[in-house]
Amino acid sequence: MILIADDEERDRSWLKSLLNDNFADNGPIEEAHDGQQVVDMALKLKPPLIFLDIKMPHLSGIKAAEQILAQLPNTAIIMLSNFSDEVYVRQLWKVVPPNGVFGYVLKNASNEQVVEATRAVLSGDCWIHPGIARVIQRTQNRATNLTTAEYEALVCIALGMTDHAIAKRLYLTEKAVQSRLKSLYAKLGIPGRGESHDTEFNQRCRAVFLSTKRGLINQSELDDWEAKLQQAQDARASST
Amino acid sequence: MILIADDEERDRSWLKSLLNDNFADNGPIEEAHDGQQVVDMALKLKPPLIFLDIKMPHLSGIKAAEQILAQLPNTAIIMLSNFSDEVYVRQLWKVVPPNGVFGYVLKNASNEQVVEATRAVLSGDCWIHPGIARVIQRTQNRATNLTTAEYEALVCIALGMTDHAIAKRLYLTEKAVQSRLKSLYAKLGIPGRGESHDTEFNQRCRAVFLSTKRGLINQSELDDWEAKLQQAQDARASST
DNA sequence: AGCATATCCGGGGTTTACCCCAGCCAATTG
DNA sequence: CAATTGGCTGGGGTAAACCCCGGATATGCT
Repeated sequence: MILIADDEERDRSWLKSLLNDNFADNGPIEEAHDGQQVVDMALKLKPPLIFLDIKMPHLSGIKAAEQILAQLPNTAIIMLSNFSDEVYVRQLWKVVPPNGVFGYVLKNASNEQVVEATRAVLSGDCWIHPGIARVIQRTQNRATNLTTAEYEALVCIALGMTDHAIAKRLYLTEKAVQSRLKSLYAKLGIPGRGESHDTEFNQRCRAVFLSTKRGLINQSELDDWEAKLQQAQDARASST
Repeated sequence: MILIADDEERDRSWLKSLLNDNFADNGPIEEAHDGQQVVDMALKLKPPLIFLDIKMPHLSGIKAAEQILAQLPNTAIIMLSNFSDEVYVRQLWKVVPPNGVFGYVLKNASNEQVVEATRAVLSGDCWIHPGIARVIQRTQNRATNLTTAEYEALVCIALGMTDHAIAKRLYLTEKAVQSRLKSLYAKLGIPGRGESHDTEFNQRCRAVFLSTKRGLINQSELDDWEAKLQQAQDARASST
């Protein structure tokens, strides 16, 4: 049995027919259309292989994978993503058990690539989309990989917070925030004020731009963070 | 005859079979897979209806539409887009002739919606995706609609440029730039420093965040702008 | 003509973001 | 055990980003 989860009807039927054509002997194909549903179905049906779309209502593919793997660590997971966002590769890395089997394919992959990935995962190998390999390389690179401290700061400035607001939120000094930002800028390769006169940048905005471009952050992730921020503020307001 | 243009093979075949099932009497369906090709084919074949994906290599769907409509203003165009980005609606508005016929459908539309849109456009009506109507409302709203001046400034800060760099690039004073930014912030509803103490924002980054959220700008548009910027700098460097 | 709007420009101010430098502490690593 | 690295703290500075104000120009609408 193979379980597939995607909120888009079109992608679901595309994948289903593709799997039916190539993996008919792996039993029936079950469908879920959001993150919560796929978790429920997975725990009940215990399928050996699950396709998960990253962007789904209620529960993202990553979080769904986390919950499923917590109960059934031997489940093979193939993630489907629209973009080569570094955030997701980052998050997936934490969720998948060290020797777990998983695949990561972009939605613009060819049918052949999806079949190839499925075949690989079913026989116990990992398959990662060509475009992503580069990203993973960077994820493991010491010099450019962001620490969680830097990542937190990055998200905050992307949301438009001031140093002062960030400090208050993360329980830090403004100096500490600036320290984080400084190393962030360095890792992103943004020139400072002193060096190079023709490339004048507002490092703050430039950092947001480059990070978005590289897929370190993206809008839907930021929306999540902003929602959390809002909740925290509401809680603080109601307690006073 | 119907001409469809999309760089993704999957979307192309999906649309083709959908049209074949529902509009068989409209003649054969021709396919193009990038912006330049669809312009060439359109000028040669003069199809009454063209489907255009917005995101295509070489030439965006909008620009392709512009070139086609310049020669064949009576062509009906249906745009296909992944997002409800305001930028695109904005640009499409300028390109389509006042009484031209066009449709705008998002790629997550149901098959029924696409059929409906096609039917409408073929009979001379415009069809706009439900989610977009709201965006168009805003595009025409005086109070929140950005002027081109403000939009230019917005793009520049999103790219991470300083006031000084923007001024140099747009041949303005720094004061003029700040003036543009000030009205931009006002239209985006970003509070200034004086008012409201618990909402402390770096207006610059906040503007970028909100604009991206609302679809006023997006990454691929910014990448285009940055490429232009780079060209201008190269030209300046080689002339000195 | 009168009015509104958008845009640009100027002076003169405050606050914030970034800069350099140095030191401390904790955890990791050879 | 050193040695290194990542992170926080501090002092003291410069320049960029934002603030309020008034004034000039052009454009379009009634």
